[in-house]
Amino acid sequence: MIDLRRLNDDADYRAGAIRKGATEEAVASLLAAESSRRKQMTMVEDARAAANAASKEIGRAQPDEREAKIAAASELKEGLGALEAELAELQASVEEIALTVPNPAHESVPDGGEDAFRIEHEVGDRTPEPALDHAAIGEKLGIVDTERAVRMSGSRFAYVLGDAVRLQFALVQYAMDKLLGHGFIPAVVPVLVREDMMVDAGFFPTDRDQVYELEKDELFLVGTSEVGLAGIHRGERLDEADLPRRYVGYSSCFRREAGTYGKDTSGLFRVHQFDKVEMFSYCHPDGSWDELEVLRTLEEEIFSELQIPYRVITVAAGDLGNAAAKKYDIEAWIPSQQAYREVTSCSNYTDYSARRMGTRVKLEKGATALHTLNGTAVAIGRTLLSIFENHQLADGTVSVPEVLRPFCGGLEVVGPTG
RNA sequence: GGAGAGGUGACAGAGUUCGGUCGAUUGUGCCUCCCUGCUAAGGAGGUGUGGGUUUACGCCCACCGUGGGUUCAAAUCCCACCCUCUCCGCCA
Repeated sequence: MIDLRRLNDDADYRAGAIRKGATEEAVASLLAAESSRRKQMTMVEDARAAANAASKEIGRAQPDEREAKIAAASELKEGLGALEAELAELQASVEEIALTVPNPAHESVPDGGEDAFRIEHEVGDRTPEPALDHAAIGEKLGIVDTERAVRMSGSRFAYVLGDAVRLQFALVQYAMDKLLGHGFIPAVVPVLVREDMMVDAGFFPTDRDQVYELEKDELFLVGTSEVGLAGIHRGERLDEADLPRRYVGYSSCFRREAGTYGKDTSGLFRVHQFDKVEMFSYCHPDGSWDELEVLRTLEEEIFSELQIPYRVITVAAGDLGNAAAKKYDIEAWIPSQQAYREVTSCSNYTDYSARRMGTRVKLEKGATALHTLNGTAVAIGRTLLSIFENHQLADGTVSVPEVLRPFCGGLEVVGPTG
């Protein structure tokens, strides 16, 4: 949730929200609502103070004075009730609008929409167009079976089989090892969470239609372990000395992919269920922009070491999610498409999610919302297919990147399944 | 899933019978000071969070698992939910 006080006081902050698509009117009406909420709150509190004082007197009063005093207190109480009802309304409307106002974009984020990203740099030589695309390789080697998965669960599901599974676990182990070396705490997180967590982590109400809901149990399947990692310190105050506190989460991720009919229909690129190794950092407010670079660098290292050509882009303001103030995407080169496609991303949420979660850092005087950042270490599906495409051999098998071999028993080539 | 017990400040642990001076006794821890070769022990004081308002001192509001309710007044009474523990059943 945005910082209402700052939204009122800081013109740059306001401008950043507008750049992300909040309208001037929405911001103005939010600020107006907040201002009347404050006024109403003062009135309610004064009225309550008077009522409290009257009640306390009853306790101290002689029995014969009580009745009169109770009558007086009752009267005060009535007036209070009306004021409180008004306050509740104002509060609800402030919250409703506030949740829809996005975290303002950082000044380094370019203006514009989906196509207005800024290319930071490209790494590696673009692999020429291969004989087979990743879906065809998967099918030919029997390591990705979407046909049978459709029978099981419908479109956009896949069985991962044989050497591809060995590669999957190698990727997980490789990424874990690397991140543990940087002080990340490994975590396997709940994938079913309550509605509150989705709101507080910054996904609801905006992305609600992308999320699977288990109505009977009032639980939601997370689209990323980020939710579980963001909620782990809910309501807590962390010591300054413990920051940054970094987690690496591993979980399955579930996405409805509503509104993507016809896009990326084959193979593993866009599926309803995939596994992901995710980085998450709790960070001192003064250090979050440096921390974002740390996450980006780690992501780049991973793709460099896997020897997959990629580029880094800064996502434009209008294409940022609600919570991100800045986001880098790493896009791997997909030779069958002769295009770069998103494989990981990392974002600085600044205090947007932490304020809602009530995760704060203790300072010398008081406490303040800390900053949270998240970044993909390895999205298994998309990384697997990037390997298939870029490391394809002439006979249709796939060479295993050197760095992964120690993690899959020395496997050098992904061959056909049984 | 069935039966029972319970959730109070950093921790331990009162208060809940009979609602009122309880934002909450006490102990430990922590901070400051005194005493003191050092340490320990001992003595004095202080020590929750969030919010509103104020130049400031301060004043006020809220919070005893969460959300409602009863009442002039709720940690205390009522309801729902969440969580923890014990026993039974089931299960990886």
